[in-house]
Amino acid sequence: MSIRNPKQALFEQFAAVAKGLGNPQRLELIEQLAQGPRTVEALAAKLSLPVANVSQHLQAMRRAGLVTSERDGKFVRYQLADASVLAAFAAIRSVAERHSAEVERVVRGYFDRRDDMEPVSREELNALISEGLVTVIDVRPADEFALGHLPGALNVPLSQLEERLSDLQPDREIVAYCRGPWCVMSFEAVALLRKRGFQARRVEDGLPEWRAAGLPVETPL
Amino acid sequence: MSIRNPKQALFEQFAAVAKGLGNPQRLELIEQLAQGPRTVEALAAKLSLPVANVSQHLQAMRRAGLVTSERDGKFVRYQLADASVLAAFAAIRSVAERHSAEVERVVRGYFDRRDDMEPVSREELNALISEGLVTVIDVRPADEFALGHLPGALNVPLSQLEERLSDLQPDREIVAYCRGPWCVMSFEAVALLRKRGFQARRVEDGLPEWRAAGLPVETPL
DNA sequence: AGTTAATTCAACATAATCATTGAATGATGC
DNA sequence: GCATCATTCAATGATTATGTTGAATTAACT
Repeated sequence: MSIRNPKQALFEQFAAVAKGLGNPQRLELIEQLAQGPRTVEALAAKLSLPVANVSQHLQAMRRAGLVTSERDGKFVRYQLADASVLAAFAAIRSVAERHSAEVERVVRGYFDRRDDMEPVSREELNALISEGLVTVIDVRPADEFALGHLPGALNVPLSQLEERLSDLQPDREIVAYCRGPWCVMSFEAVALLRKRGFQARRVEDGLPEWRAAGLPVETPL
Repeated sequence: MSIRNPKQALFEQFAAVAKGLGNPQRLELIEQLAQGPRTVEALAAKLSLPVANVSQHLQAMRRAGLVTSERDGKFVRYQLADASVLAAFAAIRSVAERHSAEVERVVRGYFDRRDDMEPVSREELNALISEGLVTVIDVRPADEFALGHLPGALNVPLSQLEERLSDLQPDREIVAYCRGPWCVMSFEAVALLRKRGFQARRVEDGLPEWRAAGLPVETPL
């Protein structure tokens, strides 16, 4: 171990946190954990990765101070260490958004008709919900919905949207949301709904941001 | 390059940004560049690093979208890509600070009750061991114990202490040690033992200091 | 106590990152 | 053109990250 001055030690700590974020799988884990605490097994299933691999990533993230774990019966439940982790993720995302032509290209694929895809802001949606003017659908899988969702939201996982169109009132505007600003499910949901003649928009970000902003969340149990 | 869906491509971009921040030297470069544009040479002088090394770091950061460069006469001047880079740096730092603050808080919590925790000095413990008056337990994990420990010490990793209390004689004083003066495991061990009615103290420091003082160490093999 | 299931560990192969060296490039000024 | 200097490139070796496999732990249940 080499001799380090305090400043170098400090920067090594910072770098360790950044390294913890420096892997696409780990970022996906963070996106999942932003929805709520998860077991290793559940995360491995979500990402379609070997359990041991996920376990190692989670331990690396725990060493970096990004997540915490606690035993719950025969499971170990991981969760984000605190809100600053999501803030760091958002900051990273922001840098990528501004400077990556690749990101731009991918996003533009969904935003082709950008004018039509103008998102609803959190504040605007909160007002619309209070006045009962819109149908809010949560297009995430049912397990994520069960752990918390927007007040009054209807869970229609993207995979089932097509079959469940009849559950939706055709004369009300529909607002769709999913995991976060880069979650593509809400883009696809809005695209599908419009193709079927619905008036639909997406929320500018997802449940984690909504929760972080202190807006009301329905959490069963 | 493997086939990626749009989501994976996005997360790889985000991860690339985080990787660009995942090195202490690069973070120091960002700190310097936060003051204003700098040439490669100036940065190399500031960090006392080879110019070629700094040049490579800067190029890596440019690929990640963290900095931009422009030629200025015979110099190349680098600068931060935009304010979002500093925001990301601050977010990373915030995670690290909360993480280490947590550690600091825990340690301080143990040291606050110092009076109750009067430690045994090395010399005193050496005498107690010679006279066979105490049970010495090593609360480090088994692998560390295997590489050397105090003479006659019993390895009871902190995580197993609760279940192995029956291994300990209730009428003998117990002395616990671990890695060093800042290792909290022996604090926790003593706290637990006292709660269960044992007379217990901790050693003022750990095995490395014991060994450095020239006192006897049992090393298997 | 033994069994089962979830998680972690250990060991390995592969790949990426890092610092160092010396040579190559590109712009400047004589 | 030619020399000079800042920067970049290329090659090397050392270190660290990554994913895979199967075994070892751990806690709950019988």
